[in-house]
Amino acid sequence: MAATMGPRARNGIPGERTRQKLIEAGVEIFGRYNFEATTTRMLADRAGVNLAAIPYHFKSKEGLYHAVVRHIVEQATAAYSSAVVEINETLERSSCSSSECFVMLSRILNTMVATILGTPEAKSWAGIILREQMEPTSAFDIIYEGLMQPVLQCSLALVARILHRHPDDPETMLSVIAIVGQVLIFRTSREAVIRSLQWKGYSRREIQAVQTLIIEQARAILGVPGICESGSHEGGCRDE
Amino acid sequence: MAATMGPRARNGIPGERTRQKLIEAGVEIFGRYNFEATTTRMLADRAGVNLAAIPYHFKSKEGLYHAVVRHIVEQATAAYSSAVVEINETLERSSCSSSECFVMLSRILNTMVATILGTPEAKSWAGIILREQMEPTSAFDIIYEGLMQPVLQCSLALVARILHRHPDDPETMLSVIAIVGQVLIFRTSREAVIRSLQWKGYSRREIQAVQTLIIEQARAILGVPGICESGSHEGGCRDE
DNA sequence: GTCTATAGTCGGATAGAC
DNA sequence: GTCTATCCGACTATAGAC
Repeated sequence: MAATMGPRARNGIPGERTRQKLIEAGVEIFGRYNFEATTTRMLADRAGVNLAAIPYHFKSKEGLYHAVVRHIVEQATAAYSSAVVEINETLERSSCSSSECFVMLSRILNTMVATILGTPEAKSWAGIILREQMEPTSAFDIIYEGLMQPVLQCSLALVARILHRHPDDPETMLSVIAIVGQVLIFRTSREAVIRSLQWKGYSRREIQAVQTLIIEQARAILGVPGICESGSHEGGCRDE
Repeated sequence: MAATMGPRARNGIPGERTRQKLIEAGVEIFGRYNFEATTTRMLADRAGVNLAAIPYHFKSKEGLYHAVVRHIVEQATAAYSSAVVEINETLERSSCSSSECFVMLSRILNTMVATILGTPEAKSWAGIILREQMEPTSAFDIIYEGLMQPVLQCSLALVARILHRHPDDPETMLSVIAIVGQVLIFRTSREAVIRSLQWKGYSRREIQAVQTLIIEQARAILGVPGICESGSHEGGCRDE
C-alpha cells in the first residue's frame, strides 16, 4: 500500500492531514455520485482543501478514487475480520456439529446486517461497490479479494459442514450466495424496501427485525432444527 | 404517455423511427454508463442519428432518459404481467391451499430468474434501476409503481396464504423481500457471483441451476412439504 | 425533419508564485 | 505543501440552412 501512497506516507506531516480529508470526502462524494459525475471541485470543496491538492497527492482524480476504494475495503473488513479469523481457526482445529456451525454462520450474518444497514458510511460503501459490480474496473479486484472473498469462503466452509456437502460442490456456493442475497437486498434495494414496508429508514428496531428474519430463514434453508419444539426430525427433509 | 411523447406519436412517420432508435440506444448507454457519464454524442452515434435529434424529439438529455425508463418498465412488465394478472384473479375467485399458492409463487420466481438473468437487455435494465435505488430521482416512481409494486403485492398475497399470516403483517412482507433478494443478488452482484462460482456468464444451464435453488430454498423458508419423502410433518417447524 | 456550425459552460490538469 | 490563474478539451443545447 505504501508504494502507492504519494509523496509522503508517515503521520504528523502536514500533507497527511490533507490526504485524509480528501479520502473522507471521496468516500462521501464518490459514494453518492459516480466517478464521472463527481468533479474534482466537489471533492476539494467538501474536504476544505485546494483543488490542486488532488493531482498533487493522488496524481489524478482516478488516483484518489483508488485510494478511496482501498480505504473502504479496510474499514468494512475491520467490522467482521475478527469473526472470520476466529471461525477459520475453529474450523481447522476441531470438527464442529451442524448446530455449532450454524451459530458461527449466524454471527457472520448478524454482523453483515449490522454493518450493511447500521454503519453510517455503509450507504457510500454500497454506492461504490455496486457501481463496481455493474461495470467493474481494476478497483473491483481490491473489493473482491479484500472484502468478499474472505466472507464467502468462510460462509462456504460453514454451510458445507452444516449440509454435509463438499465445499467444492457448486450447489453449496449457490446456497451461500442466495443466503447472502437475503441480506444484501436491504441495501441494494433500500428505496423499494422502505416504501413497501413503510419504514422511515434503518434504525435499531428495523435492523433487529431484519437480523431475526435472516437467521430464521437461513435456519429453514439449511434444515437446522433450532426453536422447533417437536424434536423428532433432525437433519430436516433436504435432499441426499 | 402520449402527452410526453414529443411532436408526433403515431407510427410510420419518419421522425418516429429516429425516436425509437434513440430510445434503444438510451437503454444500452444509460444502462452501461450513468446519466452524467452518458453523453449526447454517445447516444446519437449509437442510434445512428444526428446530435440535434435529441433536443428536438425529447427536449433534453433528461427527457430522453425519462422516455427510456418508461420503455424499460413496459418491457420488463410484459415478461410477467400475465402471471400476475392470472394469479390475482385466482386468489380473488377461490381460496387456494398452501401448496397451490406455492406453485403460483414458484411461477413468479421462475419468471423473475429467467427475466433478470436471461433477457439480453436485463443488464441494462438493472443498471438503470440500481442507480435509481441508490439515488432516486422522479424516474424511480415510474419503476416502483409500474414494475415492483405489482410483483411484490402479488407475492405478498401468496406468501400470506402459504404461511397463514395476514398480508398486513410486516413480517410477511419482510419474508417476501428476503426471498426476492435471493434472486436479485445474481444480478446486482453478478461479477462476484461469476467469480466465486467460476462461471462464464448466465446461459441456460446456469439459469436452470439458479431456478432450482431458488424454488428449493423458498420451499424450505415457507415450510411447504414438497419432495420430502418422510411425509410425517406437514407445516414444517415454523413458529405459530 | 434533419443537418452543420457554434455559442456558452464546465470539466481535469498544470504552471508557477508564495 | 499550498495557492491562484489558466489552458485546453468536451459537454449540452441552440440557431439557422437545407
